Amino acid sequence: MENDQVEIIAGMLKTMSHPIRLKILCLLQNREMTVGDIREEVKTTNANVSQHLSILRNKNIIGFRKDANFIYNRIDDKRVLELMQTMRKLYCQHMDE
Amino acid sequence: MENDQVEIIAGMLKTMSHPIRLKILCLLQNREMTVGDIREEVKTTNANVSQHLSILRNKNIIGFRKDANFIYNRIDDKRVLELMQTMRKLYCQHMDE
DNA sequence: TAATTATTAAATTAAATCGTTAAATAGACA
DNA sequence: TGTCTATTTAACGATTTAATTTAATAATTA
Repeated sequence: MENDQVEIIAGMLKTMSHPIRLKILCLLQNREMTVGDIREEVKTTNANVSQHLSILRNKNIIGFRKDANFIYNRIDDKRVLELMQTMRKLYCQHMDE
Repeated sequence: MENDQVEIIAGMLKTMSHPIRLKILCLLQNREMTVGDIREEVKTTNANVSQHLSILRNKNIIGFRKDANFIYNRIDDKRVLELMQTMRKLYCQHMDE
């Protein structure tokens, strides 16, 4: 792993390492969700969710589509999806099935 | 992934997400190294390396053995090792082999 | 014992991050 | 048009994090 790659990966880990952002990524694993949907699960304000979503967007981890007033968010980065699967396998084995 | 697990995993990611700490984990993947050995690779001060090592120790990610003046550090957490392998596969494919 | 080397700990300062609040934008629909 | 609803943005203070410097500890060797 070269120095440039260390920097890139560290940045990605930092983005994922906030509990609210990690939870958002968990929620988006299987479905699209709006800001309001996420706010209900995460128990915080719309503004806070929106800020975290924009951080995830700036890193190209998630994308969105717009429909009327609503913005439906989804995970775009397949590597992040695979990483989350690995983490679930390593840290949540006993919860699966 | 439950809320408690989200917190635990986010904490682990946060610990790994500093470039110096991630680089240290890379270096320790295959061998033991002293603070001085690491300092030469990472290009910073001994004190800085020592601080980052103690953060990694407090999370039980790395362990050490003492021999004379030297402290040999190694990775203890197998899950972290597997996570690093996955990250290398996803983000450094073209560099392998 | 004194001098040297490796490591850790503590204190300081600077920078980054977070959540809250309030204001701003954008689209739906009456 | 005006008024909802959903979302975003900006500004603020509080907390956290990081690197540097300096002092302290521990083992080695002369």
